[in-house]
Amino acid sequence: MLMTAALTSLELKAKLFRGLGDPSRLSILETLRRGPKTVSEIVASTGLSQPNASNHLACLRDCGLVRSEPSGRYVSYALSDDRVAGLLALGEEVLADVARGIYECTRVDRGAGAA
Amino acid sequence: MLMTAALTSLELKAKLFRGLGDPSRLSILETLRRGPKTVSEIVASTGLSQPNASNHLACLRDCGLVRSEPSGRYVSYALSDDRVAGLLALGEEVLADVARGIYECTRVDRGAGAA
DNA sequence: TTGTAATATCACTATACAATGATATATATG
DNA sequence: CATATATATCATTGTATAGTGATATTACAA
Repeated sequence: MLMTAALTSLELKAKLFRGLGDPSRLSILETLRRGPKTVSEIVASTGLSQPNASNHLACLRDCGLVRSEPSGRYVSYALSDDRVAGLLALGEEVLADVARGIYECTRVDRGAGAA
Repeated sequence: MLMTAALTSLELKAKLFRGLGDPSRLSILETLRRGPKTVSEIVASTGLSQPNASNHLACLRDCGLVRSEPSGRYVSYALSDDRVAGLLALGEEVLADVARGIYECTRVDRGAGAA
């Protein structure tokens, strides 16, 4: 994806799912599912380093999956929409049936061009 | 992700969404949403190269998002579950509201550690 | 069997991107 | 103002992985 030009609809959708496709970001989103949290609360709850959490939060916010609200020297983050939680829930449902397949999926680690 | 050990639940879920997080794979899934297709039909419909499509299909199949059925020298692929289409549809809904945010999200291209 | 079409795998390259440590910015408090 | 705390950005590195072209495999046909 060169991304210097406009994004196609497919690229947009891929980017949305990619926002959900990282364990650290999922960890943040799962935490936020229980309610809004400040960055430091998120750091404590996820175990991510502060810069790493901040970067992932910036990505999630820029992508519209969470929104942020400054309050004093804290910044509170929350899921931007109930349907984000819906995506997580539906993903869990699908996962319940295909978990074994994904578990055994080693291709993802060797790259799409690999064996 | 080192992946030599067992995958955590978060890693599993991330892998599921990552399967949905690539334009080429989404293109394949959208095509399959209109019904089962052989590899060559998928190649024709998506414009992907044959090896590239085959690799993505193998990944999607191993991850449980599609299933394959050989018939002669053709192999027919189909969505493995209605909820996979559900994820795509829900993603579209969310996208409808956050599209502008994702469109402007340049962070994803510069890496989580970048500005 | 020889050839041809359909699909899968291989070897390689280039790039996207997650993580880290150091540092900058901003808001408070004494 | 000076200091501390909360958050964001910078610069860098390592790795995952998407894409390609060549080749292997499998099934069918003549």
